[in-house]
Parts: sequence; structure tokens; C-alpha cells
Amino acid sequence: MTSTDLTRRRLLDTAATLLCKDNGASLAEVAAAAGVGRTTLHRYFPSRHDLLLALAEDALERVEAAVSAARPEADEPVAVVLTRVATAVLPLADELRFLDVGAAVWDLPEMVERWYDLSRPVDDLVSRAKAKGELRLDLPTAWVVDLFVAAIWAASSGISDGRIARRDAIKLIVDTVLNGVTLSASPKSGGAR
Amino acid sequence: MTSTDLTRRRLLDTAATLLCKDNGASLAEVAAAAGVGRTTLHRYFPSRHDLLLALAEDALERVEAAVSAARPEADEPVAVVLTRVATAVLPLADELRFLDVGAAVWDLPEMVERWYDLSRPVDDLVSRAKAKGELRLDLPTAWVVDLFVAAIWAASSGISDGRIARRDAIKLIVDTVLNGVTLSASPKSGGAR
DNA sequence: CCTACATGGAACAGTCGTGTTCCACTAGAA
DNA sequence: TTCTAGTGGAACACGACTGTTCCATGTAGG
Repeated sequence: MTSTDLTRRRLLDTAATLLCKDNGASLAEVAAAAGVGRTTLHRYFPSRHDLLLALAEDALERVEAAVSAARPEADEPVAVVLTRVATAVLPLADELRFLDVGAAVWDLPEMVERWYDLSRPVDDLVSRAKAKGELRLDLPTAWVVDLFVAAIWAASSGISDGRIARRDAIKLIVDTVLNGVTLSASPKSGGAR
Repeated sequence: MTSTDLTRRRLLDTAATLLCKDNGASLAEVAAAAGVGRTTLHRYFPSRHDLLLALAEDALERVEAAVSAARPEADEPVAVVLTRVATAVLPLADELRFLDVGAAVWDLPEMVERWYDLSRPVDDLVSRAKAKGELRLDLPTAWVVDLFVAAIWAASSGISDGRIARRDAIKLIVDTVLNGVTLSASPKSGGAR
């Protein structure tokens, strides 16, 4: 039955995109945007809450897969690994926004747990890099991770608004988070091409 | 008539706090949270849209005042000025979130204009710092500003979640944005204690 | 005292989103 | 062709929020 699977996918994708822009969009709008009848939407997701749940589930799966595929546990220079992670996550940032806002899902402890687990590999990566002397020791690990994530976010919306070029985004994220924006600070880092 | 002014202020403050947490909160909930009757709320803000408008207006005014008070146009080292700006804006970040999301205000060109104008002083500051040789020339000015704002945002939510201490926030923002998180990169910057 | 004013409770109609049911249509499989 | 699964349109009841009106209360100031 790939037919139903396709419809389901299209519904999820469309809903994610639409609810990002307007988390209060009605199910009728979602259905219309997906090009299906409201009845069909209700057949796949009986209630609005079911849709949001499936949406969160789907988004979490994608990001988990992306992070995992970037092998954050690899024993390589932190710049290399962070570049892989940023590259993997950046395209998903846009679809992930509604998790931050629309979020009628945070009452499920399982979802919250998975959300926290998402950054744990990066947390460990930062900790290891600190132990190896690659990163400053005076910064809380949580802050380094938060800044990294915030930079990905900023790059994503910067791309959407046309303020920065997509092809520069990864370099900007990793380069500026690692080395900062000050001129005199980074005589090394031949990261730039 | 300070009586009505006080009621209006309380309504605005309560609404801002409440709508941040749940942008779909009903007017009845807002009124109840403010400790006034729904009728009174409607007296001050005839429609929901009017409330949102006044809310956005109020928030914009605060941030504009805060940025302006931080004198971003001052001819001082960029670190000093950015510290002032971050200090001024950070406490308002939380109340400003609903502008990002709830935002049924972005159809008014005037609001969009003021929103953009908000970062312009920082834009100019970065440009001047680049011209003075304080900042890297290979980074788009927009990106530097975006990263700075993103860091403020990250710090704000980090404080809310208890991941970082409020008293460290400003240092973390300015220090890491300017100098990055890499260990070997910043032999100068005695900013850390 | 009493007038003016701000308030808030109650009730109302109108609108919108939701969830459901029923029925007709279409394409592909048997 | 016939059966069937997937679909979508229409209509419905229900509930929630909104915006409005009317009226009763309480309080500060003349």
C-alpha cells in the first residue's frame, strides 16, 4: 500500500511547512495545502493532537537520523565533526521550528526525553574536545552546545530571508562559533577557502 | 487618570507574559490572569488584534529604548559597546519571544520597518568595527549581527532553563561571539576570570 | 449626599474549528 | 466486469472564542 504511505508523507510534509509559518492554521487549511480533502486528513490523523504528535515523531526521527549519520562520536578534530553535524542538521532546521513553538507535545515526557537526548551526542563531543585541549575549559559545555545550535538556527533563518548564502552557511557557523568574529584572534584556521 | 493607566499596564504586562507561554490563550484567560473582567479588557482593547498591536507596539518601544540607551553609536571598542547592548537587551528577550511567534502583526509594514530598524544601529556598529580593523572582514555584517542576536536568545533561554547562570550570560555572549570557543585562538582577551 | 467613572457579571448572537457520519466517485485488482 | 480500497464532498452537532449590550456594583471627588 504505497498509495496511503505517499498521502501520509505528503500530509506530514505539508503540515510541517504550513504549521511552521502559522501554528494556528486550521486542519482545513492543512488539508487544502496538501491537496487532499479534509475527510482524508481526518482518516490519517483522527484529531489535531494526533497530527501534531505524528509530526513531532517524524521530525524527531529525521533529526535523530541526521545527527547519528554525522557520527558525532567519531574521534576526529572537533571542527571536522561539527561541520558534519551542522551540514546534516541545517536543512532540517526550518522544518523543526514548529517543535519549538506550536509544541502541544511537551506534555509527553517521552518526547521531552528524546528532545534532550538529541543534543547529548554533541554534548559528549564538546566534552571530549575539551579534554583533548581543543576547546576552552572556562566555558560551560551546555553553553557551547547552545551557541552552536543557535548559530545553526540563525543561519537557517538567514538563508530563508536571503541575508546569507546557503553555500556559506556551514562555514560561517563552524568557523565563527569555533574562532569568533574578532579579526586578530584567528591567525590559524585555514578553514576559509 | 492613573487608575486607567495602571490597569492598561497590568493588562499589557500580563498579556505579554501569558501569550509568550501560550500564544493561543483566549482573551478570557488573559483577563483572568490580569485579575480584571473580560469586559474591562475589551474596553481597553476592543478586539484581539488591537491587543496584539498594542503589545507589539509596547515591546518595540521597550527594545528601542534599551538599544538606544546602550549608545551603540559610541566610538568605543566593539567589545565594550556590545556588552552594553547585550546587557540592555537580554532582560527583554523573554518578553520579546511572542513577537517572533504569535506575530499577527507582521502584515503591518510599519511594524516590519521598525523591527528591521532595531538591528540597524548594531549593523552600523559592526561595520564601523570592521573599518577600524577590530573585526574580521571576511564575514558578512548581517551574519555577525545575526550571530550576536542568536547568542542573546540562546543565553535567555539558557537562563530560563537553568542551564547557565544569569551573572555569566553577558560575558559568555560577548566573549564567545567575539573570540569563539576554541582554546588556542584567544591568547589575548583577559575577559575570562 | 450624589454624581461620575471604572469596573465586572451575565447574557446574547455570530463565527470558526473540530470531529463525525453518510454518500458518491474513481482507479486498480481479481 | 465486478469488487474494493482510497478518496472527497456535504452536512451536521458541538464547543470555544469573540464582540457586544445592558445592568448592577463600588468608590473617589464635588
